[in-house]
Amino acid sequence: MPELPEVETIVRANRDALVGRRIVRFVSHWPRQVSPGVARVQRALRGRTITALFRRAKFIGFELDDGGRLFVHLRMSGSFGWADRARSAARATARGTARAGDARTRAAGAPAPSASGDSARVAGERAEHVRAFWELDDGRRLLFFDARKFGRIIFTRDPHEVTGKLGVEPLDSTFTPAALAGRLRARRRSLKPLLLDQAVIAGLGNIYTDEALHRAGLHPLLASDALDDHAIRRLHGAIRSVLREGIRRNGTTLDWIYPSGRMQDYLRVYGRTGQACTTCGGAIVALRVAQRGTHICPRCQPARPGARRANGRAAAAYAS
DNA sequence: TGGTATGTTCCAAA
DNA sequence: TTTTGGAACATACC
Repeated sequence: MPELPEVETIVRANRDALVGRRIVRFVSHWPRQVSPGVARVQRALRGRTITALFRRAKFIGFELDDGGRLFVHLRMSGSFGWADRARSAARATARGTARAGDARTRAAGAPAPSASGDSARVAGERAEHVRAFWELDDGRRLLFFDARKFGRIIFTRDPHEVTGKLGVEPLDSTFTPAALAGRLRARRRSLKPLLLDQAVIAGLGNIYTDEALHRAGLHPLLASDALDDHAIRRLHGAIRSVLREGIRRNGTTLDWIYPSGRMQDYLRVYGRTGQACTTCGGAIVALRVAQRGTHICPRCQPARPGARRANGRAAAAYAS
């Protein structure tokens, strides 16, 4: 589920439990997602104390006391949970967000169990989807769930290797309308794939891109170098406001994986095909853009920029 | 059964 | 050279 707001939520929810703790051991059940290899990562992490937990784009970063860095990317289905190793039927909570009674699983302390009939869910996660865990000096285990195995666990002594090619943080003070204009006009690409490009703006994903474009009244297929200053200012404001709202609501919860926040109740286009646009009342339409499901209001997001509503609410005149 | 999925990367083609 | 399309990764749900 993870885009910038979800990753930020996870970092905030787990920071207190991780910073200051020493890593006793690291175990992986899916070596392919660990680089530069499980054995080397195990050696690098053993005995190290976590001095900070941070987010860069969609990466979760662990700063270690010897200067090393561990990055975790959740990709499509990754999430964190907790288990106490001492318990055979440990209580585990997703992302460290307490959800009493939500789930108990013995597998939390014994990852990747065979199908023992224990299908208990850990706040939406299943015990057999624990792909790795970090055991800490307080006896607790940070669990890495990842049903689809797309996630990545990367240790490096040079963070630039991982984050060096990432674009601007959209909530950073350096992300100004002028900065956005420079990035949009330096290329001639459709708006949506450009916004999804992590080397341009780091942290937007499919949901928040659709939402930002709708809030800005811009069609996802508009050419990036065709926006006037006014449109760019709208887009800049829309990106920041939708990301901030996502963080404020603790992220978006969708489908069978990753219980999170309540942002899904406030999405205006994503996943709302056929439903009424909250702005104009017209029907939300699904498109395919850059191989991604895309949701727009055709009335609020005209394909030709010049046809856009003159003010923020003119289109409402067409409703009902 | 087939289509779709919150992400990224690589390669081919335009 | 830049941009786009398609496939791949691997699994689960509807």
